[in-house]
Amino acid sequence: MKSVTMADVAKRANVSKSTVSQYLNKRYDYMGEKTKERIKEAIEELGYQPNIVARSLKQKSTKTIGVIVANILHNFSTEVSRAIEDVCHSSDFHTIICNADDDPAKEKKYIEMLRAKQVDGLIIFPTGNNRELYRKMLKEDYPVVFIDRPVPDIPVSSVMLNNEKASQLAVNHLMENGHKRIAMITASIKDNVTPRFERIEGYKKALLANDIPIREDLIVSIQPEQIEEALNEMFQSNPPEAVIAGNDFILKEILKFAKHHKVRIPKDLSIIGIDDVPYASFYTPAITAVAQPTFKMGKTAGELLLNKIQKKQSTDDRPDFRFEPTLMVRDSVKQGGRRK
Amino acid sequence: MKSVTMADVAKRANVSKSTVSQYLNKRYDYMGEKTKERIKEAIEELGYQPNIVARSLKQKSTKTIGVIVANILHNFSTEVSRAIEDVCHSSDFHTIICNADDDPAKEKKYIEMLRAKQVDGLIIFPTGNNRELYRKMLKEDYPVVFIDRPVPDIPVSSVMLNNEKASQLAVNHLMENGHKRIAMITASIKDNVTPRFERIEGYKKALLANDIPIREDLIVSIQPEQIEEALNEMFQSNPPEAVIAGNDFILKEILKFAKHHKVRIPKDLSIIGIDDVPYASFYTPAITAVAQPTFKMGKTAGELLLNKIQKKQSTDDRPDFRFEPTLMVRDSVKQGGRRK
DNA sequence: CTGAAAGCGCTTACAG
DNA sequence: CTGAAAGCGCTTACAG
Repeated sequence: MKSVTMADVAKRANVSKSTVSQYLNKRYDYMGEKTKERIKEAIEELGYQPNIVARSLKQKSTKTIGVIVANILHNFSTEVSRAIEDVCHSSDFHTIICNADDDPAKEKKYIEMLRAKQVDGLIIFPTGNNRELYRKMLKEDYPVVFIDRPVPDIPVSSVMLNNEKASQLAVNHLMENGHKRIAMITASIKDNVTPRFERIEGYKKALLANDIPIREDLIVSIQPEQIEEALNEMFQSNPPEAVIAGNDFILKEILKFAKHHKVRIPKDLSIIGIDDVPYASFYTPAITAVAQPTFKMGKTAGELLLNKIQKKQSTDDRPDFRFEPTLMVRDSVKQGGRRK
Repeated sequence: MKSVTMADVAKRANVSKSTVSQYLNKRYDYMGEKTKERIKEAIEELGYQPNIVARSLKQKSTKTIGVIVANILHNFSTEVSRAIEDVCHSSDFHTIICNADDDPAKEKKYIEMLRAKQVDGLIIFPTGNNRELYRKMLKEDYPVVFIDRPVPDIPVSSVMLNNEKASQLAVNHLMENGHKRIAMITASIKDNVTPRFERIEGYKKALLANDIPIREDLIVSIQPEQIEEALNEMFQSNPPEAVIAGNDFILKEILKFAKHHKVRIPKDLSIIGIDDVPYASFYTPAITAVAQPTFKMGKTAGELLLNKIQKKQSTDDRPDFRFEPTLMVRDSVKQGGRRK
């Protein structure tokens, strides 16, 4: 694997390395036409490709950003990452995506790895348990943007969904169709992941606004593996008319449960998912869902980060960026007027 | 963003840069205990992180590989990528994933970008239209492994599914349940993507082996957007009893079609998908599918590449690596004995 | 208009 | 057991 370097090109074109470098960086200002021509030919003949590693070392910029998603298996993460990539691509930045797998230790490892690789900035779906590290990056003025979740006391704004509104949309739609006994199921809140709290909060507020008392036995926050059991219990003691799935994993578990226990949707149980899933429209029944504007959110996060990188300002004057959810009405909610 | 360099550590610990470097690379052979101790402290006090870019430049290895998937939206790509990442991770290699979006021009761009970034090797889901580039890499002895598809005349083995077998499993299962009029739908074969041909070939062979004549009007190869129309036509003139979906996109379109036209599955139409999809088990009906051993395939590709990188041998003595598919029997095929 | 020289932050024989 | 020096492949003032 012999590699052609700038020196080889320079020799062949009978110029100095400096001139080749100028050429590559399109600083043609004072360059003679024939010189350009010679360099161009030499590059082609030798099949020369510049070594970005060397350039980065000197320029102290890799034109690369890192994205650390909390869990790549969430649909939301994939879509947001795509949007970030698009934005970066059009500014000639590359993107490296890493998956923290909901594990703060992995998150830390990736942050360190990416920084060692000298990426110019980081977009993080924070697991929430690396506050020291975040603070250190801030102190060093390193460009960071959070997404999906806030990190209290760290003055970096986060690009997020209006989570309370998401639950409200779901509750209201269910109530308009006559449901009152509405269960809310989210992933475990032991992990301290804010959107889950906010979604539960929104659910509670929406119920209260409709004069429905809150029943704690209809609120379940639990790991996906335990959902089947929890639902079983709930259905035996106190079956809900409708259920809101706090995210795509939860939705999947509820659908599995319904299938195994022959619970008919929406006849026996209405369902609304928060997060739209790829199969929602062609599932039977098609799944009513509250969608996040994933593309806009990713785009915003990318733009924020690129701004910070270019302006070298790491603190935000603006508070969090909140985006509005949209209700996608489909067929998993039993239709009906407002019942008694 | 002041950065701490090795020189700073050396000064603080009162040793030379060389010694710090030895320390970092764990070449402790002759290092005094107190020296080690001093360096360790200096590193901690300064919060020093080595600059991998500088190291890579000198070592001519970035300990990073690139993966270029044909289309990240295929479930297969995501799962294979995860497996590759796992393998690389345990050998201390990093992975950069890029999405060619089924576009040879993008594929080319990413290959060049990744090579400029000095990745140590590449795993490619080849679009098939960059043969010159592949050949060039081979000539330069650059480590490459193909996956999912072969590239004729390029002596690099590819990690692939036994595609003919996949179709055979599907056809046989359908026939055992009494179906004879079996349609085969794949994505367009204009793109020259070999697995599609092989799957069609396997389908034909399996029919012939069962003494069923091949009817060209039951074989459709077309872009996903046009599937609805093609199915419409097929169902009006000549409705099949069963259909095999050539990949996950096609399956999705068939399911949408069935939903829109109130075609009941499996009562009116049996379906088998090639490629297992995440929602297969909890879809209604659960989707019978032919699964690829994605994890094993990704692992193999990763290991092959790491071997090449370490041994610096780029040509393969072995021909292609073929993996066997598995039939996942679920509920989308109408049950029945072998009918007349 | 172009070149010589220094330097980015590391690693690695080699000398002592 | 440790240090001085060269070098990886670029870029960038600066000189001419």
